[in-house]
Amino acid sequence: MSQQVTLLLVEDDPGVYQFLLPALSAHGYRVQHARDLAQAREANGFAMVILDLGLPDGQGEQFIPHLRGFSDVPILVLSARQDELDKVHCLNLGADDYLMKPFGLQELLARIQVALRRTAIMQMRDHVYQHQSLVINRATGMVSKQGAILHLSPIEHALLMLLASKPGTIFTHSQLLAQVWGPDYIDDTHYLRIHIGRLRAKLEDQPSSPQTLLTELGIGYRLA
Amino acid sequence: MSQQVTLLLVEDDPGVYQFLLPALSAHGYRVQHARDLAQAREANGFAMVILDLGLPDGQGEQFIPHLRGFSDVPILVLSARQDELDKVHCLNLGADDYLMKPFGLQELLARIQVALRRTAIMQMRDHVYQHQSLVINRATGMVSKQGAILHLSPIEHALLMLLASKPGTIFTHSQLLAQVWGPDYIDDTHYLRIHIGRLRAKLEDQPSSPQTLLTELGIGYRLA
DNA sequence: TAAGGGTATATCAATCGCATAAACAACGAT
DNA sequence: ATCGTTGTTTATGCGATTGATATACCCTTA
Repeated sequence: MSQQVTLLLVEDDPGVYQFLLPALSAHGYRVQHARDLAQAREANGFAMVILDLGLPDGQGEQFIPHLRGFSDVPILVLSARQDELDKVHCLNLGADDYLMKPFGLQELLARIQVALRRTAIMQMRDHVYQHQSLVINRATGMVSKQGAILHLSPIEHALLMLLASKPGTIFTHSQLLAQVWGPDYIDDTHYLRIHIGRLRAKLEDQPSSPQTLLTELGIGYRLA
Repeated sequence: MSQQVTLLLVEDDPGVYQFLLPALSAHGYRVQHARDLAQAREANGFAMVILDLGLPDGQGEQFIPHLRGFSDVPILVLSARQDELDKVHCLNLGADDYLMKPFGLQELLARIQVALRRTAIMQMRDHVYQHQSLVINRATGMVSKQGAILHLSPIEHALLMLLASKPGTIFTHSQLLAQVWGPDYIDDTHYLRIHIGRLRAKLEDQPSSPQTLLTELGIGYRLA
């Protein structure tokens, strides 16, 4: 495992965290430890959460919607409760997994891997767009065609990154103008036309009949 | 109803699938059913897999790396085996979840939701309208028929998106005219007729007897 | 069955939106 | 300081879209 991943462990029971903290560290994770919801709410910078439901200052499940309000990081719930309704409740609130005590360390580690793997897959998917010989890497901001790196102007770059953020989705003229130029430019459609034209000159094989950067007449533009 | 999500259920035990097939259908999923690995390998077009480990023609877990060779769809494993090593093995092979028999239907449904939520398919669900071979994706603004993308004019596009925002609901003439053309046009019903006609020419198989874009005589129009 | 309100389709000209070119100013890099 | 790049403005040709007119259609009711 290359770089360290930080987990947030929300757990008040010393019997559990005195066992988990060294075990997780030994398997290459950095761990932030919160003993109650107040501490948990102040934490940040973690890649996923391991949440015990039985906390001193309130029901641990309150933390799930709170976190979901601003974050999509995976949440793995630990609980001694056997009731199916508890599981369903937590999962519906936005948790990603629910593990009943007593659990095996190997299973916990495997389920942590699953959650991290899923988000890694999602991020890979979201960050690279490919169509024909054109490759757009939104993570690095690199655009290449037939292996050769294309140099784009700032506006061309901003336009293309925006379009590549949701390939296939139609962006209206006003959306593009507001995002790239600013809210005051939403009526200057001709700017858009010119810069779309310049983009096409760089990344289309035949700029006169675009295959990748497509016009939606009267509406806007989209990537194939 | 919006677009159905298709699940692949790999299960040979009649006692299980005779219970699961109707239950999953009742909760809005389309289900492909494979009784063994050979059938499972031939399936396609599913959004996630529910995989029973005890199959007649081999260990079910063989299917996990096979599928992972070309697909990232979520895999939820069902098994009667209680051994932690089995769980860890499957999860490390690429499964996303592991549910032990006997399990509750509500928990299974919740865990299916979690998996679909993670792959963002759930988000598409409410934004996609499907009827026969016509698919309207309101998130991307794309309209396709039998897989081929339809090109719509701005007015056609606005009309259809409005109708698709509440499929089944009747939109009155004045509502449609006010939304698409503007408040000053609420009496120009003939505009509506012309553009509804043009829409039908593009998206109905037999425009003379519409199956999707329906007339409510004297009131307005609606999607089937 | 005939009348009438409401609806569908065809055709066509005017208009609108798009792509492109050219010209120019502003800016940064060498 | 000069060159090259980038952002903006203006003008023009072209094709798609639209709205108007005219005609044909269908369902309901008397």
